[in-house]
Amino acid sequence: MYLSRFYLPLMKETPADAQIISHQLMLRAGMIRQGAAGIYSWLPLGYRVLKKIEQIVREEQDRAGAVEMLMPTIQSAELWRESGRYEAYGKEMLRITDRHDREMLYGPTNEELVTEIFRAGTRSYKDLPKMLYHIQWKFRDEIRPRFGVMRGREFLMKDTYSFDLTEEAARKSYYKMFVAYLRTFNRLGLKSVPMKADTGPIGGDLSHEFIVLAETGESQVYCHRELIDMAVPGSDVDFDGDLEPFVRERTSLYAATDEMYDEKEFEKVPEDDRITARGIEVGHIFFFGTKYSAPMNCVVSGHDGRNVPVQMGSYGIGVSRLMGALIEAYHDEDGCRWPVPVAPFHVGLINLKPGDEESDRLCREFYAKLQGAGIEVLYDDTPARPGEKFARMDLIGLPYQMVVGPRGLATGHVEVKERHSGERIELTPDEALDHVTGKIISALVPA
RNA sequence: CGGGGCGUAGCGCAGCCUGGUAGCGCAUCUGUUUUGGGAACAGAGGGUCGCAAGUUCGAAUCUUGCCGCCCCGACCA
Repeated sequence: MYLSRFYLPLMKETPADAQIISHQLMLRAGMIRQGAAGIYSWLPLGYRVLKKIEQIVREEQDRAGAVEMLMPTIQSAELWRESGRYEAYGKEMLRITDRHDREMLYGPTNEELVTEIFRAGTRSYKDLPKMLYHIQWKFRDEIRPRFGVMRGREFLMKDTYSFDLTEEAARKSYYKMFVAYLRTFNRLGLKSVPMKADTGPIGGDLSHEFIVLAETGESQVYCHRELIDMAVPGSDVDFDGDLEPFVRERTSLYAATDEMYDEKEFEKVPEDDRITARGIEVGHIFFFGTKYSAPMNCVVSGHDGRNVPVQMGSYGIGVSRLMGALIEAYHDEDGCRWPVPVAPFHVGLINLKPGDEESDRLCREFYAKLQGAGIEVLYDDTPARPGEKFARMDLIGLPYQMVVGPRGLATGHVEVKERHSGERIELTPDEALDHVTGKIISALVPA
């Protein structure tokens, strides 16, 4: 992409409304624009990141055996009356009336709808287990939206629903999602810690929040130090095999958010290993048994021919919120520092002097070769001054910058800057190309 | 929903108390000089002062109502 064609409205000054770094940088780097409280447009740069996050989430869901579908944003109130949640949900649910005075709602979640879909198409235990998911916009009319996309009213969420015959089988589905989540956040470049969450009236041990540690997190969290750098299952993990060891490894050490915090239990952790921090909830997995299947009559014939309600669980990832979490985790005073897998472009190619024949020629050559290697390039071909170009590229935070200009070319060199470390090296054009290509390609292969 | 704050040019703000027909910095446009980490000079364009009503000869400024946004709290499968 040529910068001269791209739409990238940057701001030098920080808008007064934005309180936290991720919100400030998303506005300054031209990634989002607020439409109303907690509602944002995704501008081209931000949308590219959102799609990358979404795609990684999708790949890991598919790997775990979940099946993608798409349910609508608008739902009928009728279904929610079946489950009893239409009244229970309260004002957080945005209620809409259509021209025929039918009661509708903008979905805050999809348990009812997916249960209806599943009951309509499933008769026998032989059709189980199944996991269905979709990635769709949700709306929750939060009393007070804040922190930009971290706590918006409209947000993009991946939600998976599992259907099993027995609680024991449901546990296996739960473990699949547990492992998929570890892999997903790891691929995004985030260190996540699963923490015990409130299971509500169902009870049991099957609810976890996945927390990314960050100073600006909304929840106070407590955990054992070893959880933070624990290696995640590799891409060769067998989702049909026994996943319990992975789960046990992660859940045997203490980790809890504020609401589940137990001081006495935490004090059993050796003092040096106790970590008290702030965290951002990026995922939540939950087993809820027959909470919806029973009232909504989502049943299958069991081995004995009798109908039994299916055992269900739901598993959410806040896709749009993750973007905020990523910036909170990866930024410095100059701007964003995107990890390669989610970067809006991989390389920022800076032509310091458009119009200079040799600079133009080499930039065009770099651009073609990088694109040919499957690398996404944002080529700054604008006539702006060098200082502005550098500052701009630092702000939007592409992982690598290649700087081409007459001064370097006089000695046959170009500069390569790694945004994350800030390291700058002088290389010949061929070396620079190999260096950058190699780094990016290897960073794109999922572990 | 309770408490607080704010709404003046694309962004950041001053002016309001003490009414007199709108200003600063950045950004934008033109020209000249510059040119490797957010240039300098000269000039230019851009605002129904959130909306409505009221007071007044006259309202960005005073009064009332409404709308919107932000912060703290409560809330957050």
